[in-house]
Amino acid sequence: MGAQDGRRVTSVDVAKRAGVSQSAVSRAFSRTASIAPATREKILRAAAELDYRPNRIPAIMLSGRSGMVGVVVGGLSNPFYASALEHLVCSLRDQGLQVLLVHVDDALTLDSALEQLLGYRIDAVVTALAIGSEVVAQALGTLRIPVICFNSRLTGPWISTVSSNNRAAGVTAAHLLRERGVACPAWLAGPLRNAASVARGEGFREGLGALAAGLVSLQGDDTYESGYEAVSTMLARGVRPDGMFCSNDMMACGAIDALRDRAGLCCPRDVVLLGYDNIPQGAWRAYDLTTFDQGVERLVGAACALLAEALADGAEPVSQSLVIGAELLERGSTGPV
Amino acid sequence: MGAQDGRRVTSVDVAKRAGVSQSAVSRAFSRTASIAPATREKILRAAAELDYRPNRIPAIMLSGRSGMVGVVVGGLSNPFYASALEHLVCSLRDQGLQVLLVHVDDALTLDSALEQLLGYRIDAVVTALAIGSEVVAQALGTLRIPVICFNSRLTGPWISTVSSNNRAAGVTAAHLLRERGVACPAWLAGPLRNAASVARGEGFREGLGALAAGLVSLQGDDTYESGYEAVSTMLARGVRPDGMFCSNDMMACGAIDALRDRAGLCCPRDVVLLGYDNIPQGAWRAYDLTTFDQGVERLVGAACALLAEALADGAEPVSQSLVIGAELLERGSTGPV
DNA sequence: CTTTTGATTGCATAGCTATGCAATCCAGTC
DNA sequence: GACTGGATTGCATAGCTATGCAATCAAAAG
Repeated sequence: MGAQDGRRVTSVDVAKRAGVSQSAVSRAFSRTASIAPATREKILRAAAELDYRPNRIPAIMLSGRSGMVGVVVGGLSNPFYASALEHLVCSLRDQGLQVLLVHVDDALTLDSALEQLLGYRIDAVVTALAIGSEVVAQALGTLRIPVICFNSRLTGPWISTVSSNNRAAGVTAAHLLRERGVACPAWLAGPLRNAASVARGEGFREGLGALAAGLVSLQGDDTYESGYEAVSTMLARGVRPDGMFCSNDMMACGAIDALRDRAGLCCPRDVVLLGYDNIPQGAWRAYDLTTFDQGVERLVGAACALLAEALADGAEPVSQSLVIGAELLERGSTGPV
Repeated sequence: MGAQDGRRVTSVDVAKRAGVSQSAVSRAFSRTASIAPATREKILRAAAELDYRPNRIPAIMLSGRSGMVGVVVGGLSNPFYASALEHLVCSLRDQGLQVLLVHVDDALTLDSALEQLLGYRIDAVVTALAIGSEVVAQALGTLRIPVICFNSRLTGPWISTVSSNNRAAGVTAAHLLRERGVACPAWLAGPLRNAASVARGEGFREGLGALAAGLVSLQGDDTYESGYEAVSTMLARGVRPDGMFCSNDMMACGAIDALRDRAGLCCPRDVVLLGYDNIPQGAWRAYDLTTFDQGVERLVGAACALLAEALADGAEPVSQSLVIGAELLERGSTGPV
């Protein structure tokens, strides 16, 4: 076995043992290089005996490419983001890219975290942050590497975005409520800095048409608790909507629970309610939540395609925006299908 | 600004502009090195003008340490793991360690994924996999780097584990049910390969004492659906327990929904029920689930402490096992406190 | 047998920073 | 003014692999 002394096993060690040059070892582990099958086998055998593993670090120095992508997440407590991350990690691995993960609470953390990551010469950044300040855009722009954002309205020469068709979904939600005969609609918004939420609200208002005049607007922050709170407060003030669109599923679940707990209201009997994201919990029997499925696979697939394009040799700074249609997924909370 | 031609800005470029040597630039960015304040400032200014960022890659080659930790996850759809990951990423960053994330479906993926990661010279591996085969242990053992496992019974010269006090919690759960006067207890187990689940079951059985004779044993796979299914099947067979311990919260939620849907049974009125993990959804009003809080912060903190120790200079291969006590968190599903 | 061709292999080098060591410089001391 | 000591700086090098180029070799063609 290798590591007789403390030193790591290098390609030179393998070369010695196999009786070839160091370059031959390198070629034995390369898919493209030209090498005789017999030689390769001999080398691989020697490598196995020494427990040698090719070291990618020098290759990074030479090529300037690390094969690593910085992935910036916040709020993994939302199962939608957790799922998106899971898919993303798998897709990137299939492209031969590794994920350098960063968790971010605020813009400050982001700055220092990116600074750190850049030291590792990451090839790109993918972010699912629901953050969209100019400051962030600027920070991301100066990296001079491709940046892919989910559901963001950031723009810049290196920044591409993949978004759900938030506005159209909002319209669809409104139409569904009108079909169900809703007279007094409500809208439970996410935080203002969340561009996706804003777009959903705009679409919803637009789709409501005349009904928009009496729209009840509630403010949440994308968490279950905020949905529960907002609806509780509303009910306490005596407001009783009969239809409700929630900017995400977490808040929708909170809303359903508040409606039941605080006023004995049921979905869909008393309130026709729907959310957004299609988190697993929405399908749980206690909620049976109608929602919009963003199609995580398509979303992530699109992001990876953009990434591959942006990382192609000799590519210019790319800036694209893809919109992926979200699909209405009708369940019990909006009534029998 | 930098990057006049395609080349990246290097410390040599900064040195030229600041009129110093390359080593001075290196020292300006080092916390420990000796350098005159005026010189450092001059260099930092030049660096800022050129948009220079220190490159960690050569340092990795020299030191053999990358400052990256491979984190292996599976099943991020369980919010408990998502939360653990979030905490872990933050704690590691506070230690100056980066996270190279891998998602694993099966043992096969694990092997190839680890092979990949090793090329990046990761300093250690942290895994929250509920996988514990000998094969995996062997694979992890040959890496010759510290490995930290959560809730696993893997052992080996390089492997340390941090576990929740699963067995004791099982006993506590049993005692709680007996206090509540449960006559016919049930146990909803996770997959057999999940060592934590097995330990919880053993403790539960032990704590039940005489009651263990009539124990109803159900088999799930840690998902909501499996909990729902298992309980539905049980009810269909006419079995009606009045107390239930579920190996995790996801299954517990499924069990609660099945009890209500399929037999109109409520917790705690008809069934005294508790889970494990303290996922956010357990606190949702629809479930109000009594559970064991593993203390993610403490768990992750302990793991990071072990890691720091294992990565200390000149450390021998460490193999420790820490057990963190889980705390019973009583909510409505086991009756009024 | 000679020449040509293609395949395989080895040599030498680039890539960028951290650090030991030696050189230099400055201030303080006698 | 000479000397000591400490602080600062520069020089030179190690660290490991991928790859262009030249050399070599074997086989096929003439």
